[in-house]
Amino acid sequence: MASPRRIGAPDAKNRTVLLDAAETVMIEHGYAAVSSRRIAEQAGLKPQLVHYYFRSMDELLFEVFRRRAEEGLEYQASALASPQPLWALWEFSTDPAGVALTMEFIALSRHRPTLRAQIAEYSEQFRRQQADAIAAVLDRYGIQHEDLPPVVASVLMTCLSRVIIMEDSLGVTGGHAETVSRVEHWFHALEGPRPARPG
Amino acid sequence: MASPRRIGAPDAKNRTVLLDAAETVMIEHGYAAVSSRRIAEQAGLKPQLVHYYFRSMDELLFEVFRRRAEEGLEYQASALASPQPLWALWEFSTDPAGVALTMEFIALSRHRPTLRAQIAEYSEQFRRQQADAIAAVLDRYGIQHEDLPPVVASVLMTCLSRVIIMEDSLGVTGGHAETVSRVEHWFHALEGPRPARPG
DNA sequence: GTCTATACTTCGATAGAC
DNA sequence: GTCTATCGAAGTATAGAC
Repeated sequence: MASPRRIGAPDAKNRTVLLDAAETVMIEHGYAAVSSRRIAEQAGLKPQLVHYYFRSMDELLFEVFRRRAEEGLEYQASALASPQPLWALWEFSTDPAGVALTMEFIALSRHRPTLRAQIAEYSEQFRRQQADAIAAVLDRYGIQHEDLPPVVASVLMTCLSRVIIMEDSLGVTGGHAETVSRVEHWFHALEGPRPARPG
Repeated sequence: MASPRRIGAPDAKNRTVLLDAAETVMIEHGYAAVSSRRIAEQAGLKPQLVHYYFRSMDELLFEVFRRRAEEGLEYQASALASPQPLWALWEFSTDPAGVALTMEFIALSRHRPTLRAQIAEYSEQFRRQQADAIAAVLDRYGIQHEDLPPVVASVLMTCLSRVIIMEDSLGVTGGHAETVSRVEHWFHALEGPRPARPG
């Protein structure tokens, strides 16, 4: 057999604690900082426990990704049902922690073949779902698909939010205000003022 | 003194060989793979030489960045002088190796305070130069800045090229063709057909 | 079922040999 | 001026104790 080693139960409490810790470390210090020792320190547990609950670091990283991915697809689906779907999608796309995590996984998967295929598949699914959602929204507002193909709108939103948020976190802001203001002006024209945040 | 250790001459041949090797490793395997041992292997030299020519790994990484940055500013300046400046800028922005390196440095600098300030400063300078170049080009084509502020055009080009190229390298392509075709159609309307590549 | 003691590998960095 | 022998810290992973 490939691995005679015993692995902890998937629903054990400490397993979840370790996944949460890994996510935190990844967001705050990047994928390269996600080591068994660092995760354990963040979680307040022993480093060896990481290897008890996960066969390898790749498996752990993939579990972190899978949790977030499922959550993302669900959230996006619910956005369409909201009264201001474009604002909801934009809010979701520009969440700094979410963008940071996404960028880390993209960077990571460029060099980890095992993760790449799975991350790529999810990304395609996410884009397809988003383009479908946007198509329905544009129909509602009477915008012709020839004027703005939904999938182009989806790509645009993704590109803008990811790069602008990443640059912001770096301290680079040139042109951001002007660009974001144009995007949000368009949302405003279609859906009215930005909804108040629930916090 | 902070470091009594002796450091090799800045113009030594092996120093350049090591910088080239670091760049290659970074593009092909990501910043996390840039270790003294990995660089030395790529360069065909001993690992300890990395520490002879560079005070620390941070210093080496910054040197890799600086070389590329200076080259980038020069190239971009020359693009404005070319007969088809928008195509030239787009060609430059969509170079896969260049995008990969840029994204690695952005990811890296999120967690390396020493590098961050310098990379941020360069990024702002690059954007400013690009916006100025685009402003001159739009003037030439009679496009009002109120219709398309140059800095917005710059941000748009940067966001689209970075994310689309990154996704391509991952194997994610949904919506890319439609989006790129719109951008390039616009270039075509202003500057005629894409110039043949010089290779 | 849960966790620890421990092996082995790779890392950055330095002191000192040529 | 250039390079090597070597150290201590940190990395993944496993076998076996509780």
